[in-house]
Formats: sequence, C-alpha cells, structure tokens
Amino acid sequence: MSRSERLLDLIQCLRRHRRPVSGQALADELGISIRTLYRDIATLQGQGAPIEGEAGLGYVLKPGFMLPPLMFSDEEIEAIVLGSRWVAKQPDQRLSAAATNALAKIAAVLPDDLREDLDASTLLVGPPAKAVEGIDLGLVRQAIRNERKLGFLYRDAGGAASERVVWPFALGFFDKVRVVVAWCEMRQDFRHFRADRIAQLEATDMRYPRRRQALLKEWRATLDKPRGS
Amino acid sequence: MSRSERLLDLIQCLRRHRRPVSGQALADELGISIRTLYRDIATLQGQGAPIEGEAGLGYVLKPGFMLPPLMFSDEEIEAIVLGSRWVAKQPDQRLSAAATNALAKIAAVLPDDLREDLDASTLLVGPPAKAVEGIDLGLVRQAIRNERKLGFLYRDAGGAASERVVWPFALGFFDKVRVVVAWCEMRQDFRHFRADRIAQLEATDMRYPRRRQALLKEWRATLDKPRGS
DNA sequence: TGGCTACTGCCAGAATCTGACAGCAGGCTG
DNA sequence: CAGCCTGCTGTCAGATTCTGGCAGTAGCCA
Repeated sequence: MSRSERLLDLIQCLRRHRRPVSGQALADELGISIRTLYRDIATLQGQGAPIEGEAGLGYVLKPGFMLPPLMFSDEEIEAIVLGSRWVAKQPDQRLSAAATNALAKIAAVLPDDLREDLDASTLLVGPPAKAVEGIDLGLVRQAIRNERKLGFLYRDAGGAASERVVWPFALGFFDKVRVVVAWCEMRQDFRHFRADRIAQLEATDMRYPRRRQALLKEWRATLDKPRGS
Repeated sequence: MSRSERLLDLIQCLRRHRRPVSGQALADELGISIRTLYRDIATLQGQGAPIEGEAGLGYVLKPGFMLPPLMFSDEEIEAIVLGSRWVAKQPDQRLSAAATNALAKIAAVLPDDLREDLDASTLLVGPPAKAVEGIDLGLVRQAIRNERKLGFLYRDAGGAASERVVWPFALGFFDKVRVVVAWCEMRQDFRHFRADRIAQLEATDMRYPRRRQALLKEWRATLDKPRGS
C-alpha cells in the first residue's frame, strides 16, 4: 500500500473510533510500526488535519473531514460556489459562516485565473429571505445530528401558543421561511414548525428513542399518501 | 520537492499553457526527466485527472480543476451540500446537472457515516422558483465566461418587444427570477434583463471590446451612486 | 520518407521511507 | 512520591520507492 493511501486510511481509522485511541492501536490496525505512525500523523497535521494527541490518552480527530484530491469541471466549481454563496446569505448565522469559510478555503487553492472569475462574481445571489428567526438554527442542526429532543414555545398560525417537546430530524430551507420537521410528543405525530414562530428554544441532552433516518423515511411515506390533516 | 507537491505543480503547469505542451517542455519546467514526467502523468490520470496526450502534439488538460486535499468541518460540508442542492433545483439545466455531479463526487469519497447523514437529507431545500425560462441559461454563462456578445428579443415590463445585442457579464439568481446583467448596445448603458422575458437567444462568437471585470466594477459603481433611471 | 511526439520496459544509482532503539516530557494512579 | 502509560523526537541501517538514462514501438504530420 502506498504511503498516500495509508494516510487516508489513518483518517478513516480515527473517524471510526470517536474516543481517543492510542498510537500503538492505530499502528497495529494499519500494520505499521509506531514510529512510522508518528511520522504519518505529523504529515497529516502538516496538511491541516485537526488531529490532536495528548500524552496518557491517545489521538482524537476533531470533527471534520478531509476531502481527498478531487476533479471538478468548471461548471461544477461554479455550481458549488454559487450554492455556497446562497447558503452564506441565509439567516442561519453558523451555517452562513461555515459557507463563507468553505468558500475561502476553496478560493485559496484555486489557480489564479479561476479565482479571478469567482472573485469577480459573475454569478450573483439575490438578497436573503426577509423572515428573521429569533432562534439559533445552529442548535436545531446540532440536535438533529445528535438525535436530541428540543423544547420550545410555538405560536401556531392562529396565534395560539403552546409548549412543545419534539424530536427534530430535518430542516427545510424555503423561499421565505425555514421549517423544522419533527415528531411532536404532544400531538404524537409529525409536525412542521416554522422557525420564525419558535421562541425560547432549548436544546436538551435527552436522546430521542428513534433513529433519525427511520423517522425521515416514515415522514416521507406520509407525504406520499397524505392522511387526514 | 516531494512527489505529491510536484503532481499538483504539474497540473498548474498544464493549466497555464492552454495549448498542447510537449512532455519535454513540461519536464524542463518542473526540473525532472522526461521519463519521470511520463510516470507522473500516468499517476494523475490514474487519479482521474483529464489529461490527454497525443503523439506529435503534446499534452492538454481538459477544462476543469483538481482540488487538492482539503479539510472541511462538519458544518462546512453541510453548507456545501445544502448549497449544491439548492443549485440542483434551479431551472438552469446545465448548472443543475453540474451541481448534481459535484454532489455525487463528494458523496463518493465521504466516509460512510457522513454519507448516510447526507443521503438522509436532514437539510431540505424548498421547491424551485416557479418562473421558467424558455432559454438555455447555459449559453448565457458560457457567453459571460468567454466575453461574447448575445443577441435576443426582449419583452419589457410594458410588453413592448425589442431586439437587443448586449455584453453580458453577470447572472443574478433571485427568489423567483434569474436576471442577466449586461451592457446594452442599443441603450448604451447597463441594463438588467429578466430571463423569462428573453426570447430567441442567440450566442455569437463576437468578443465584446471590454473586460468582464471592468464592466462589473463600473456597474457596481453605478449601483452605489444611482443616476437617473 | 523523416521528424516529432507519446508511451513502455529495463536497470542501476539516488532519494525516501520504515522499523527498532533510546531518551525526554506530561498526565494518571496508587 | 514512584510507577506506568502515553505522546514525541533523534538516530541509523536496511527495505522500498523514485528517478534518470537508454532502447524500442507506435501514432501524427509534412
């Protein structure tokens, strides 16, 4: 196995073990000596991989992902940049910042001529949707990723407010509003919650008892065969 | 210089020379022997780089770009995927297809757990804007990239139709419409053209006499200090 | 036909990588 | 505190890979 392949393997290994792993264990898994492992880790860190090692514990890969070398056509790059610009204009601050960062990283490695094209912004994105949420959508996305319950106050279309605990599993971006899709404990059914009507959002660390993907699949099925509203 | 760095350099060299370059010239530029160059080219082709070599001519890099290894955080990947999904839903067919392809390429190299997250689509994008253009926006983007004139029939807000020849330099994506930003030869001024009011679009191979970036800069200046409409 | 080029196999020397050992520093446990 | 585990660095001989030169085949063009 060539060295460059092994480096990618190393990252995969670190991704699998979420907890700290000792260098010896990694070396065994890859079939190399501990000394070589240290060298490989140093190489990866030199390339920007966020690997952290602590004496007495082991190595952890901070959440993130290394994209291997990848070919994109001109139009594919344009599509990615345009899309990221759109995301950057969304009111979700964390996601917007992430899009901006990603764009900066891509721009940093583009050859000069392409970067000029992109800096010149021949593809423009319109103004952001106007509805502004008072809540941090980043918390919602985090809850979705980790399958945690969310609590909040919801003001429905009629203006009536109610306290909800829900199992969020998807987030929809529409023209003017963002919508949290979740299983509602109160209604015992799937519900959509417009983000601009959510208040006092509270992230909990209670894991909900279903897998996110299963919920998503069920919810999709209900969309195909709509039942009584 | 390590081998992997040199491989990236090779791509940059090929990008610079748009015309076919002989292997010997490339080898000189990189300071390596011709034999090693052949090996490097073979390696790059093995990694998917679209390099073509023809006997008697030289090497050409088909338009496109190789992204070197790059670290993205979870949120950055989410932002890119969400943005690309949005682009994929746009009515511009070529761009939409490019976004879909880019997503497929990214998904192909993601570790399993992350790919599942993305396949499961916890981030959804609303339905595409409804206004459908009868024209191929791909032609417009191509004209912008190559700085070529465009001819078409335009029906303005009042319903009056006119024949235009314009120098397009930007394309705006708004909530419901796409807008071509260009210098209009008839009006001798900057004009915006809603794509859904354009008919009989004709791409020409006439280069317009200004640089795209200069036009863009001027146009931006007019936005800051609006003159008489 | 001749000239230019891409491309492949081969081989010896150069460069790099690897594994093993030794040693230092920091956290944890008893 | 001592003992243990771990990360991390330096060194060095042997294994591995890379490199450059040479020879030969094949395709394109004039």
